[in-house]
Amino acid sequence: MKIIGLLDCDSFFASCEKVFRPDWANRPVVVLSNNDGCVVARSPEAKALGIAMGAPFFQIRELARRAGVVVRSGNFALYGDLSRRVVETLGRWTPSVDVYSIDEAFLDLTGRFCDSNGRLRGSEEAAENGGGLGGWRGLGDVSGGDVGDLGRIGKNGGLNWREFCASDERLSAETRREIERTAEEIVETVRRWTGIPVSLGLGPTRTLAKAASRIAKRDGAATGRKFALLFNPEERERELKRLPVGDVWGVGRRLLPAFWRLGLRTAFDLARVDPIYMRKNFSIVQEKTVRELRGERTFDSKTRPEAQKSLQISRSFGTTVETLAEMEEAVSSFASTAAAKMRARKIVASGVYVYMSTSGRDQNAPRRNVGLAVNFARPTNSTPEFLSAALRLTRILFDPNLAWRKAGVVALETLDESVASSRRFLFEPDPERPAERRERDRRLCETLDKANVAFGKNAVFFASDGIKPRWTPNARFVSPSYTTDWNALPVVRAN
DNA sequence: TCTGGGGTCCTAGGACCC
DNA sequence: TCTGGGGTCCTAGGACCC
Repeated sequence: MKIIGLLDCDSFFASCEKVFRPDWANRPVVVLSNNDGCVVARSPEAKALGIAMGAPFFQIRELARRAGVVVRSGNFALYGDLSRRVVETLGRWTPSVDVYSIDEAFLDLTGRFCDSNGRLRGSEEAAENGGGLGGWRGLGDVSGGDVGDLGRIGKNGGLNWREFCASDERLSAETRREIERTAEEIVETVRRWTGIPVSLGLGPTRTLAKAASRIAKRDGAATGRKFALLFNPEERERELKRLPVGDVWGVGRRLLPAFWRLGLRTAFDLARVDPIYMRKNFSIVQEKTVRELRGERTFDSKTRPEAQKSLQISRSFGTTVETLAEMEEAVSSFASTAAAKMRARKIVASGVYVYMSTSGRDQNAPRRNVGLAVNFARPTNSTPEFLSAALRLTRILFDPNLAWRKAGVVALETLDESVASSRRFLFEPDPERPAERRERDRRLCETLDKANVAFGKNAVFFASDGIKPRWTPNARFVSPSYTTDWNALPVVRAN
């Protein structure tokens, strides 16, 4: 059995905003998406006011004002840096940290609890302790009674406990206590070192670790215990019965109604469904979810992370864009950003896709959503080449009779620079970009990147990006970039 | 006139995640 | 007046091949 942890930062963006403002410690704080559009993070105090995730800002503005809510525009440079600090801290407990998103990471802690043979210390096989059914007495209910005939979904009919519980292995009481001590230490250390409050869920699979972290968040506020374990069968049954099926990782808003129609209300109900039935009636993804809930690992950490396949930069405009010149500036700056990001990640793109759209919510104005792609003669991450292709597409797509609200640039079929250069011979020579021109472009980009590191973001840029664009997204409540901008360093004054 | 079985590749659309 | 942005994976169906 593996010991998998999922560490999840509490109300991450809102917590980041509080780190450098201790005076906001107990105040409601919300963070807005780009363009100050809607709420993407809420501190616990803001949640208590009933402010919903994703709520449009203009709808809650009045409530926020009355209740004294601190409103912030998204400051993603700050959040990215604090996220990095959290992940770095986690390295103290295991080298196996798999960053899942800006505010979540999976940890494989198995090694800390193994003996020299690589087996969990003090673990017991159920078969060796008298059948091991003692802790699983509740299973008498499974094939009927309180949960109806769920166990018969799928041709295999009712489940026996062995099928439900993929592993007979149990943690010894001693190992369990050790895991709890470690969990507490991780949560406490991350909070002290980074200022970010976190919750930690632990279980034998990623899906169970995720479920455990939901439970830790749900109960943490009341109990003060910021971690939860889902290992032994009896605690899995008890806790999964208390977890709504919609809270399971992989069950979204479209799947939920279908699951309800099947009578699946809780994570426990889902765990009891025949996996083959799930594959036939849904897909392999849902089959895996069921297996994971049973303790069988199907979502594995990748030893070598897959290469990223695409990269996109898009923004909603702070105002409508109605002239080609402005649209060119917007697309140009997105393309510049995308190319610079690719260079930073050492990837190249095989093509570029440009799209633009109107509001889509205005009943009276025409709705339009257009996009177009083009392939490069050979994969590239050079800004001049990216720019000229993106601008060509923009001129084809743009319609001056519409009020555009959003645009984006996507780098298509990205691959590692090293992979691309090893496949060089596969590509035709590009008559428009002979070798000497490509070399000149490469040196230009290198210089550009160096200057922008040394003198700050956008210290040097292409004129086509525009100098003072009208369309820049709204960001009216932005906090200082305390940790990524020398000019924004917090100052401590002694009296 | 009859019309199998197996495979690949591509795309659009749908679902999920945070 | 005002409603993010950035990703991944899977499936079905069509075109095409032998």
